[in-house]
Amino acid sequence: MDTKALRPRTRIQTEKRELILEAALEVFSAHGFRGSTIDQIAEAAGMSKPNLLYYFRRKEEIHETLMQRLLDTWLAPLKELDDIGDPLTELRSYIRRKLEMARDFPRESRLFANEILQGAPRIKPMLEGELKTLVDEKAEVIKGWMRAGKIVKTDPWHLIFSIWATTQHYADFDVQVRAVLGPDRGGDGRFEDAARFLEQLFVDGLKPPCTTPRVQPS
Amino acid sequence: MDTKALRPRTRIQTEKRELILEAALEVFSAHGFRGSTIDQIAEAAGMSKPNLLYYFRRKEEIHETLMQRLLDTWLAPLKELDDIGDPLTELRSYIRRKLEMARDFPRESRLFANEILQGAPRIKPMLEGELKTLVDEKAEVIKGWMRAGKIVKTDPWHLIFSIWATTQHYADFDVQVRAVLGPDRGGDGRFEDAARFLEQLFVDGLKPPCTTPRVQPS
DNA sequence: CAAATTTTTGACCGATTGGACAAACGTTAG
DNA sequence: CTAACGTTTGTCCAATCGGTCAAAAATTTG
Repeated sequence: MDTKALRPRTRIQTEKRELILEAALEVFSAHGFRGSTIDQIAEAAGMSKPNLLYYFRRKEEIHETLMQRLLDTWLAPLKELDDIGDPLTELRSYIRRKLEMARDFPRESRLFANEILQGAPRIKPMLEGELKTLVDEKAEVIKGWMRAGKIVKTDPWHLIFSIWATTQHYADFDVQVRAVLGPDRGGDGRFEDAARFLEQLFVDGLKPPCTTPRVQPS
Repeated sequence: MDTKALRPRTRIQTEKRELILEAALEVFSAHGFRGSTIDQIAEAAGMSKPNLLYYFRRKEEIHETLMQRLLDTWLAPLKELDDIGDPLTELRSYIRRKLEMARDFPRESRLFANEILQGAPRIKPMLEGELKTLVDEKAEVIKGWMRAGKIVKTDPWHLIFSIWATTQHYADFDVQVRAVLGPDRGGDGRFEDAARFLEQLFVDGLKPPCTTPRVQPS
């Protein structure tokens, strides 16, 4: 009748589960699901494999739990994108929030990227449901801005994709970015450079400022 | 004295190696290196595991070969970025070439993404050497355009990153793109939409055309 | 054709994997 | 203190992994 599932969580259970999830995030994000072993996660969490399996019965259960939590955090910035306030300011701060997440939660970004790269076998329904709904909704907001002439007319879906791509790139392709830019000389100058660039890209584009070409030569 | 390595390739060897590499690309790009098994690759190539291991002695040898070939193809578009011709046209066609590659060689893109995501354990030297040199060189070209006032002044490295990120996104995050945009209604309208958007993004930015804000109110 | 060589296969191996289990150990409430 | 419950561990298992090997089969060469 009353199964284990119905019983409330113990203090130790809550703590240890959290410990395991933290360790699993570290391992999964670095090696992918199949590339990670329970032993690795257990060691990172400072416990034995059977002990870990006492808290999560299957490897997939850890991954699932991690994934569910991730999606909320991950979509939060987009949810905040609001109709009130200046559109360009709103987009600018959305880009900045996403970039901050790439800086502060690179493991989460990579965990997500790993899942998508392999065809999202475990979260495809969520993408087609929850995610699509949210994006469609926000695309409508952006369309409104375009109709009002507040920003240039373009495809809002691809705009969102390009914001995702450019910001998450700094987390997912971190190794490549570091390799190309060379050793970074302290501080988060790297981050500020990226922020400045992306702001300019999305707001100004590459075309030279209107001044020069506007002045007709004689 | 004369080892196997010195002997020239047989006809069958050439053919079968090609067959294996094609199968391995399929499997590796879908499941990553550790997520793929020799058995899977062998089956995809239509041969037995020991037979496959007759042509490639180790799993890593297949991956290495694949990776070496990939890098040439992958960097070709950037190498073509040339100092001659109009800068904006040059950048536009670079973006288009990269987008075409994401469409025509998505497996290659994912294979590369997988490798980078996991910290590029097998190609880090190549990133810090060959790739960095090439990017630095092209960044200098772009800087020249900026100094000449042909395009707006910005960080050329981050510009290149953002082109990589946005274009490869359509291959690497294909599942997500499809999920959000819904079932695509035939043709490569999807591709053309992305191409149009990226061109607009990189060339025009989001700011509304200069007309309106230029007119100082009162 | 026959010998030499290349290709293919089935059987096998040790290592690693995810996971089961019962026994030992801790903790806590009555 | 003790009984009940929660936690931890060592041992074990079957499946799968990358890879070997010798022998059979196919092919090439003279």
